[in-house]
Amino acid sequence: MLSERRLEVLRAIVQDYVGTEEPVGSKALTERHSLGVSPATVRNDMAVLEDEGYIAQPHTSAGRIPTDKGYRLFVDKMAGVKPLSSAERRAIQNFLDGAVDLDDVVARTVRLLAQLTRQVAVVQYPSLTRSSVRHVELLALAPARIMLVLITDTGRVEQRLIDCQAPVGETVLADLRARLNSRVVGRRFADVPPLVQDLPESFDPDDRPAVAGVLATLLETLVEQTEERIMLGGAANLTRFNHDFPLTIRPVLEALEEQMVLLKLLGEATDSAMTVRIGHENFHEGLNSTSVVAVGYGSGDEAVAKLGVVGPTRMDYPGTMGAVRAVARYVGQILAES
Amino acid sequence: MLSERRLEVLRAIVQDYVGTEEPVGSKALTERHSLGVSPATVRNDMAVLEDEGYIAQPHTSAGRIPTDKGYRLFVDKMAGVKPLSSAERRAIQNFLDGAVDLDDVVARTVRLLAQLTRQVAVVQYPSLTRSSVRHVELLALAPARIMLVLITDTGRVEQRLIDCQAPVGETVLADLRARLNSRVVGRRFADVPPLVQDLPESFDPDDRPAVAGVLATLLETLVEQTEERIMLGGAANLTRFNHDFPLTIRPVLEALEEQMVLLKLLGEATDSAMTVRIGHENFHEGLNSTSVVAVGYGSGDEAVAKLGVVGPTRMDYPGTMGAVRAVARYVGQILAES
DNA sequence: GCTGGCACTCGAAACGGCGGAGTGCCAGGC
DNA sequence: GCCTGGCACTCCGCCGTTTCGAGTGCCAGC
Repeated sequence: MLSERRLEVLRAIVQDYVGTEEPVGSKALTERHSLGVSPATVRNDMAVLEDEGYIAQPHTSAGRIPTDKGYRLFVDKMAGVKPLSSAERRAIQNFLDGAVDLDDVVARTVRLLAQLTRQVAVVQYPSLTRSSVRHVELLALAPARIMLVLITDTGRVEQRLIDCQAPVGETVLADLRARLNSRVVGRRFADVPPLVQDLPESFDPDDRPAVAGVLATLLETLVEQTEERIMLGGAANLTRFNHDFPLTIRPVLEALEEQMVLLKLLGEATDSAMTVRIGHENFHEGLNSTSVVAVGYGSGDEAVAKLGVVGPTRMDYPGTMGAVRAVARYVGQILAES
Repeated sequence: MLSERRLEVLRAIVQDYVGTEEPVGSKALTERHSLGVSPATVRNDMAVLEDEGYIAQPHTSAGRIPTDKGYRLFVDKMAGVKPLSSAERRAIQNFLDGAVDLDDVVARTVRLLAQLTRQVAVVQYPSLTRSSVRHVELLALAPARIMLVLITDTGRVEQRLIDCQAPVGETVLADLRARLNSRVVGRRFADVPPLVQDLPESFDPDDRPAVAGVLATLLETLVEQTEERIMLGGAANLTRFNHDFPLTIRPVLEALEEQMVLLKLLGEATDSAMTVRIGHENFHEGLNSTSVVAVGYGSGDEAVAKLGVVGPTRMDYPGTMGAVRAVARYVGQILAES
């Protein structure tokens, strides 16, 4: 177990390194923080911290920088979540309040997060799986062509075209629409399949293929959309990264372009606690020198999706965590209202 | 007017520079191209080309690189559009055929373009303004709450919530839905306003406020959506840029994050001819060392939106133009089918 | 267990010399 | 009149050397 002062030294190192982006030495440390001890003592502490793997030196006789393990300790034990100023909070609310639809909410959220944290922001669209059905609409575009529109309680709209072999009467369609809605409106998405299974049987045999087709498309939409969409913004902030540019930034940009990677980044954990993944804790190579701060958000008490930011491991964790948490809360509110 | 051979020299310089990314000298030129003259002659030609502003030297006694004006001449007079190989074309078709909805079409198109050209791809969503109405749907979510869903012939769906002061009967809603659709289905978006202006008058006075509200929202949706959406991909390809990295890439990334800039980039020209904007021809600072190749695409003979790529001025123009044109054509086909 | 002192290490920046690719110009040839 | 080979010159990029300074580890003393 590390002594109180050694933790303090680690904290100072993290803070200074985050600020200056340069390895920090013992002398500089004592000058900028009032630790009450001399550089020599700090050197001894540093030697211990290095032995334990919390800090490292880029090369012999240079200052120290925190390791992933060092950041982890800092985040777990020492870093609070820095609340935003009331001005910032007002700005968030104003900005999000102007949104006209779900797309707009997500787009604004991404820009907001990126601006606030000066990092790359990632926002997942509210998931269909965990949300519930607000309405199902069926439109006859042509005699044998139906459009299915699915509206969720998070304001998301999905549409699908269905080609039927035979024409479908308007009354049949209206009937199906009514029955379908009476069964599924208000239901969680995952609960829908068993509720509609027997629907075709109650229709005239001639119409059953069409009904079955509609149901199949509906269920398919479910499944397809568990593969969720994500919006990303603030890529220009990547240029704030290290100076050894191309090598650092390239793989990050590449990783960020892959939906799958992004989804995994936000984490599969369902709980709404904030997760911080630091450096190598990210499975994905190329994101080894980045950290991800993510949290769930939702209209009610349960998270329907996640959002977060991706930045260098050398980031201002308390500030970033504060911003992420605040934005998530406000987005949740907005969704609940609409 | 430049002699035939001098044009040939310019072409050779452009091609070599695009390939090697290094200033090209007279000796190297004669070795790699059979111009039939000696380096000394080429030097003379180069001096002339430089006087005319088509090429420049980064510093005295280095090779030459093309200027924006040089690229312009190259594109206008010498560069054909290089058709894709049949294998590439088959790949495009296969890839795009798998799309399930409009979002998916756009997303796939962006990835395809980025991969094909190894540059940043930009695809504009089919515009509401220039497309026509396929269906308008009105749903009563609550007694005094209506959802308006607008479906266009390009498969785009927009939805809006409308709060009415008083409850609206289901029959009234059905009536409005029917009349609205009979008037506007199949109409170009720009033609809609006059067609619905007198609708409220034919309803019971009690219902007129609600009807007016619906119409207002519909027309508003029109206007709002002339501010169009855009999708972007392949940002990682920016790392292929120059070696003097951060300075070059930073402003580009920033510019690409602004919807407005992107929209202007694609060009306001309505015609479907391909536009190539080179270096300083782009109004936007920060895009001064990039070129934009854009073209319209659409389901019919008229363009409903644009797509294109952004890359370094030093790009393979014939190849890029070929890829952009081919992708635009296939996307148009896909849209026409759905 | 903390401190001041000291010798040592090593990277970053500054310096200088060298080589080579490229140029401009000129005199001669087709 | 245009092309060509030759020549002197320029200047960037590379490389080895030197210097400088921040930082370290260790030790003896309080």
